[in-house]
Amino acid sequence: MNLKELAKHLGLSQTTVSRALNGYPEVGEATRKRVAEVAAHLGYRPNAHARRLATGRAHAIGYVFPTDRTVMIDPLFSDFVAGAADILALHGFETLLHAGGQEDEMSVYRRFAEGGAVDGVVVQAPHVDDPRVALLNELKLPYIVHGRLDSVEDGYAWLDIDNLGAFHKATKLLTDLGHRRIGLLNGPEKLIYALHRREGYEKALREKGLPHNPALMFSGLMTEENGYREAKRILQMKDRPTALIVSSMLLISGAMRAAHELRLEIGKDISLIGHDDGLPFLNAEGLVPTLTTTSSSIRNAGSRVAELLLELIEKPQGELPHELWNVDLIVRGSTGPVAS
Amino acid sequence: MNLKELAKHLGLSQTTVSRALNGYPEVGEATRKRVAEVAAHLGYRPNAHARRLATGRAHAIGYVFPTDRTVMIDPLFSDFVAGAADILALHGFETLLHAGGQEDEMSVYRRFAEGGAVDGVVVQAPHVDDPRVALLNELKLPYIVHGRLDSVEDGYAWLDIDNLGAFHKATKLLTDLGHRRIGLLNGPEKLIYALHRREGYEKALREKGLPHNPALMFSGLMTEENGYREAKRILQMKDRPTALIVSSMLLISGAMRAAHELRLEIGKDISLIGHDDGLPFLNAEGLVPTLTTTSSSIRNAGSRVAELLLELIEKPQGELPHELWNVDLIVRGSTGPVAS
DNA sequence: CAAGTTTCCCAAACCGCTTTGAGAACCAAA
DNA sequence: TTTGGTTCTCAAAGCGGTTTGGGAAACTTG
Repeated sequence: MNLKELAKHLGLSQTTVSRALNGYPEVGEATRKRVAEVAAHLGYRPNAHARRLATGRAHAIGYVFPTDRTVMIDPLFSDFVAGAADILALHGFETLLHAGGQEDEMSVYRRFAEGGAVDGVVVQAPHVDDPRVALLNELKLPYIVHGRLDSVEDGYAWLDIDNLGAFHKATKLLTDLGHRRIGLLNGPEKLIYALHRREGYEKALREKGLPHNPALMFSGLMTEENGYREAKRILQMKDRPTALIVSSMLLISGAMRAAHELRLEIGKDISLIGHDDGLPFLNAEGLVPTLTTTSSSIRNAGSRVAELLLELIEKPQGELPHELWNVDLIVRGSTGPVAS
Repeated sequence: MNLKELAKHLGLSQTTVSRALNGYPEVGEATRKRVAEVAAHLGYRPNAHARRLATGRAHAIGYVFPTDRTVMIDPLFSDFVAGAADILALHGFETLLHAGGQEDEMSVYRRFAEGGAVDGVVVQAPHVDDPRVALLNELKLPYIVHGRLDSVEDGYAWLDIDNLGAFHKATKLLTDLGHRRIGLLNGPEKLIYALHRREGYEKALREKGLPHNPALMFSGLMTEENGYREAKRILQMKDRPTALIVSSMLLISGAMRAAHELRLEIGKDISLIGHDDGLPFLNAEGLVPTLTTTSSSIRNAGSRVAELLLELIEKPQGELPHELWNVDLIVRGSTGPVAS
């Protein structure tokens, strides 16, 4: 059932039917109603590609995952995209996912832009010297960055959480509690957000005149196993830290396991703060003891990023949005004064 | 830069250029080469929608997530789709994701089929009385089910792992080790795979004449917290089980936490077997003790499902593929004879 | 009632590609 | 030279929508 047939059925022209269906004012209310009814009755669905070709709008936005896949390994991805897909569906947009394959990542963006496959893209997990933004500017493809670039904050749209502030707050809480040796289990520090977290951590240490000790730090994939191994390594040191700040719930899950194994009581022998992205399958409040966290829902971020991108597509001349989300520090049971 | 302009640049007709680019035999080698060079030099990219409209092929396959979202909450999703997206990209297909929105799930399939948005879809996590398959048959949209339907195995393409066999094997290992009270932490049993797992478990119990005790079972979302809570509940019973079979690594992570808290030594006081989907962030070998698992990579399943679907799209008249994957039982340190 | 507005509708052009059906140019065989 | 077969190329017709530029009918005005 295509438009032509539908028009014939109705005894109207294609134009009128198309306009009736798309809410143009040139068609009478009675006609519009009749068209809508017959269309629904006959199960007419406009062909997506024909419409896109005619309007030049893809009604889709794209997510390209780097070929090294480290982003996609992370379960955060799932929640972030879920949040976005929801909003996009609400606005009649499709979500296009591109991952892997033999095609070079940059050329995927090229194809997306020049082939009109999508109206915009979301750039996730920007890293140091990220080439994507320059390319997208050149391609004039609307985009928004989830996170921020190295040191630039202007000239592109972004939404980020205040990672620096969050980790500063968390570290400060610990130093205020008297901790002087504080470890950091971080994500891969080629990613900007991980860098920001370390900066926040180091800033708080500096403010108290505490030494910067690389042996107390880890940077790498945020898996349970890494959390376990590194926490164990760090907690077995001669002058072991009395507190640990950890970049994800999975890392922390491993870290808690290590602490248990070393018979360190969490919140007493060792204080723990984790960053909680609000993943639905791993709940900071469900742990024992409940976990002190810096927390910010990555799903909400996904939704908001999608919304902003849609606005950007709607009016390309508008202001480039910048949103920096505050991150709450929620004090629960895993932090306490340093044992004397 | 579109085809017409490119053709003008070359002094050829659109037809010839199109054929040259798409490898049709009617065009000479020298011409083809020249066309390819100029196209590359001018950065020509065919318009995706125009091509789709002309060929009638979307070069995309779709994933629709149920509005209740339970599937998407699960981080398995991420790995499954990642595996698929990779293969799809390799074959020049896009991956379309639809989740949430106000549009009814069934109507999304309708739109996909009748609007030609995708060439096929993957049906995930089929549940009891799943209406999707009937709809897709009616729509004549190629599809493949990851999993199986209630009791039907014919008339549709599917790839499934042998959940029943796996959990039977696992339970049998435990009964052979002398365990007589064995608990089960399962996923939501409206999902067929969870049903199959329970059947495997119950079958092994029956074979040993062991009683079926609903108090030793849990069925629900596979979160860490549920694993913890339910394991704790079950392990605090008067006649507590000496072994637990668990449907996911997240559940097991919670269950291990509960065991630690109750001061039960895993592999000795309590045996544990988990199903391992091979998620990259939670490794059964990285745990202490290492975990006995039934294991099957969900990422590989995602890839293979995509491959099969592509074949199905290629030749719609072909046999409907059925693949039942064997699941290995890998015995590691978390299982042992029942304490006497 | 004539002129001017609205309201409603249409034929045809267009979006950018693929594909059909055919024609021109060239060569070898008869 | 004619015939037949390759090889290379093209104009034009789709694919299924949207949009332009009018035009006819109905309804207000003066």
